[in-house]
Amino acid sequence: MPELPEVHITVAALRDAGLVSRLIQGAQVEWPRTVGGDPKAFSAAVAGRRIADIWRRGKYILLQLKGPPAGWIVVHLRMSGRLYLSAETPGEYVRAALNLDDGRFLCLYAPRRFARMEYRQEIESLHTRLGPEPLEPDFSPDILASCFTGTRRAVKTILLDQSRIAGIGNIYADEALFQAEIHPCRAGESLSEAEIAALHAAIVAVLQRGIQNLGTSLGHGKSNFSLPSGEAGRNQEDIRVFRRTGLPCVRCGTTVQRIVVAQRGTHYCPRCQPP
DNA sequence: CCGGAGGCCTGATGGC
DNA sequence: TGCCATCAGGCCTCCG
Repeated sequence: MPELPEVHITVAALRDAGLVSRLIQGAQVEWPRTVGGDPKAFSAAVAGRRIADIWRRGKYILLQLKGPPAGWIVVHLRMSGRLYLSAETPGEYVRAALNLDDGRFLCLYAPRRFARMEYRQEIESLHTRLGPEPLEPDFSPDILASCFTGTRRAVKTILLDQSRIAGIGNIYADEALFQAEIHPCRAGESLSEAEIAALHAAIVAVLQRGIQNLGTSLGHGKSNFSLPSGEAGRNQEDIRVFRRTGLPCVRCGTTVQRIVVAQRGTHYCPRCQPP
């Protein structure tokens, strides 16, 4: 399940592979919904455009097109998506692909068809819909505290709310709460200053570790995350609590519990993370 | 404001 | 072994 670290390293890998400054010659769309429902409109919008830059915002991958006019290709991997460059004709499960002027294809692989690759004339609305970036230098405990104001929702629910804070998904939410020793159902506004500080440090740490480890490959088979190169990440070896239901807590030995929060499987240690 | 359900999807999994 | 129901979950929309 690609979250901020997986998206981050996907962007870095594509940049290293020379995606920037390539000319898009056309688009192949296998599943219309992937590109917003209208393959012809998508192809027309991107054909002949040059890729000026690539980065990410939250879990979104942003391909800025050289203007004028301003234009962007916004990619979201959702559950099972991967984005990679390939010299070969797009194969099974590739829902959309851009053919580039160097003969390669930028392929959006998505067994479950959830992933999206859409053309936008602006991304301002995306920025306003998303909360702060947890790995930006200005992300402080105070900023995190402001994510929790004015709501009594569970802290895990807030961490998953992209409009409150961008980029965190189910795995890293559980890992951060475990590291900070905070129960996932604690009301966000009930957290003390010290707990906010601990959670802030934990969020930054688990995301940075995820990036250093080249992502978490905890999916199953075809849905498993891997780098654009096809290489698996190794952050799953550093996972402390996620999907360890019934196993001893790595910190205290207490049996890890699984509950459902915000309709997601949620894993925690009942002793290290008391209610 | 909030939470819950349903929808989108299909490979993996577990029960019988 | 094989079949089938269930699960997984990011994000959106609808509903109470």
